[in-house]
Amino acid sequence: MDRFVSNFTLRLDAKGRVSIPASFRAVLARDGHDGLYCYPALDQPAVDAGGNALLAEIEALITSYPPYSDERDAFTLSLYGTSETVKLDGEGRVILSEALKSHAGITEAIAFVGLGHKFQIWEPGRFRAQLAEATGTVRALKKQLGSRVAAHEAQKARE
Amino acid sequence: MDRFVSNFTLRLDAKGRVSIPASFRAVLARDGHDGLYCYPALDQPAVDAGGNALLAEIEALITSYPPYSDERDAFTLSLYGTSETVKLDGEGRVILSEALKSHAGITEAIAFVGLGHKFQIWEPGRFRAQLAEATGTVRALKKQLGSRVAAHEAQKARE
DNA sequence: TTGACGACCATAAGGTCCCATGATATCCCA
DNA sequence: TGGGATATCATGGGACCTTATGGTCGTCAA
Repeated sequence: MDRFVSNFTLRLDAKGRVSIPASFRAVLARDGHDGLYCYPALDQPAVDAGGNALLAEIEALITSYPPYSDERDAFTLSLYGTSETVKLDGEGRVILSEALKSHAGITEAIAFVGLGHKFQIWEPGRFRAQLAEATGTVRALKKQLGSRVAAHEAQKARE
Repeated sequence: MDRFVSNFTLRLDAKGRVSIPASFRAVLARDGHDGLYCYPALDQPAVDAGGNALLAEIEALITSYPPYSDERDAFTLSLYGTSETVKLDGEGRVILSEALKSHAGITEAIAFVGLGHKFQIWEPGRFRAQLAEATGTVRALKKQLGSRVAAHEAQKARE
């Protein structure tokens, strides 16, 4: 498996540690990144996390703007400036910085959510809400899709 | 890790010393530069700092202009002329010159901000403001990017 | 002498490593 | 196919090391 999928909810222990789900660790190991690269998500109360694949994406985004441009500086500051590389301990646990936890509103448990090339870290309650909302959106889109296809079929039948 | 990421806020002690964050020191050590190369940022109230990677960038920028050109002279003067190489003490601390501190408005604490190949030194309050602004810019740019891609996809679908 | 500066030592907090445990999942073999 | 052996996983706790930060002492120069 080379993608982050599924979601897991795990608790923080007394020292503020959380285990990264084993299946996520396997993906990280495969992409050859020890430690976890993470940063606060831009427009969600969550933390984006991943390995080299995510780093490469960020770097591509930044270098798509000309060197020394204001846009590039803004990206560099807000992405590199707020990123962290968190070390895993021998058991595959991490300690998130206060900055990351407070951005996501995390206190005692974490929902890990696989998103393919990266995963997100949510406060479990907020994640459920976000998921419900996303599910609604997807349902609506699927309906649209269905009618569009139906129309297309009808069109073809007419020919 | 081979690049500067994340941000740390550390205090100056009574003698004006600050610890360079350990993870930054590790990057400097890796790029084989003892001492810290720094100069006032051109268009921000901050100090740019780094090792050989930063030096190389500066040199590339300067040599991109023809020798004896006004532009080259200007860059040479304002970059090399204001640069300093600060040395680290046994505990990884530095003492910044008055010139650098006053350019950044630093009095009692410093925000170290990783920007990949270099890092910046800010007065913590100013850094927070700058980060908020940059994050706003990035959000807007990312939205543009999203709609641009969407438009592109729609265009392709129409074909 | 005095004041600035550099080398060295001290310390508390927090991070890291290592080992232990219960629970669950997986495997293997009858 | 069933059921026990084994491996894996999440979680807990203690020992130790690193880090940031403070201070002391000597040295060199003004």
